Amino acid sequence: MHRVVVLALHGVIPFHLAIPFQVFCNARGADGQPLYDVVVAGRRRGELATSGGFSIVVPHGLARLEQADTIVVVGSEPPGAGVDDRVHRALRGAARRRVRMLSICTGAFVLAECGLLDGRRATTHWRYCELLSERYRRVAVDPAVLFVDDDELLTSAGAACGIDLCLYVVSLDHGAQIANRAARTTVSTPHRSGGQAQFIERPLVSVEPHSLEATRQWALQHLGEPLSLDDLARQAAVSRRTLVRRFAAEMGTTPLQWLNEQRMWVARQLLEQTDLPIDHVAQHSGFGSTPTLRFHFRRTLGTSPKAYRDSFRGESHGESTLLA
DNA sequence: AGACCAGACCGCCAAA
DNA sequence: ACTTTGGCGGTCTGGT
Repeated sequence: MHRVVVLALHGVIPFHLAIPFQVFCNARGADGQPLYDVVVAGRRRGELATSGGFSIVVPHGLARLEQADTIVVVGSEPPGAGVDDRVHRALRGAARRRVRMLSICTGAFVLAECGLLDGRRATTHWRYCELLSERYRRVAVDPAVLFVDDDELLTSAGAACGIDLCLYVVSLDHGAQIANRAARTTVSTPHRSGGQAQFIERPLVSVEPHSLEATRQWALQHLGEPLSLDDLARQAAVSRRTLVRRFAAEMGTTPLQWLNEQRMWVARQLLEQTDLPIDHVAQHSGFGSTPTLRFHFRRTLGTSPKAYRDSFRGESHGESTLLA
């Protein structure tokens, strides 16, 4: 089983600590078996102060990181608290073994402090982006996204984005369907991808009369057909310009980005669950052609549709293929 | 793999 | 006076 070790340091934020457990423990195979073994480790075993003014008892020390397939560094207050030489060595050792590492919120400061983000793209909570980039000049901080996937180093913004990132990782390992199911169990949305803006000006669940919800539903039902801005604008009974603006305000994306994201979900599920030829998948998902489908797979998942399908066939659930 | 071109995106301004 | 919308056009993107 894939071993996830959650690293909690002094001042750990309890909410963030719960996230990887909630998501990875709810990721179950078709037979209901857990797919991840999740444990928490600290700088040493025993009592650990949280940012909430109470302490927890951590069952493992840093040695546990040596057995990890994935390490999740959760946020602490203040950012980067609790990093010392031992943490440094443990994380750098894991990095040398190319262990996959995730950070949630200010967890990015821990990775940066260990030099693991040098020359890489990364993100953190919007409030701390400036500080992260000032303190670690060699890190390319992107303040505008929910999470960043830079090979085996994945960093996420505020807490909710940590959920998105963990779900994304589940989808890399085990496909869209299992990630969707885990999302449903945790009662969160599986449809937020990394590229979205951290700021969404309107509330996430909008009940305002000029919400585009109906238009999005309509688009989802016609996803297999070519959909232009004009089509969507007509459906929403507004101009193209207004449609684009509303999309930005409500969703933090543009119409085309959103469409492509939805199409990716359809395509992934079709590849996972059916034997439809690739060009049929391209048609059904609305990408229209195989080259376009391939282009989007390459860009968002770094794989090809065929490799993606292959990695979900047979016994070996293929991180190897996906993350190579 | 690269170039080309339609269409998407977005800043700006005027109108409602 | 202030907010929201739509149109124009320059630039960028992504599909072929």
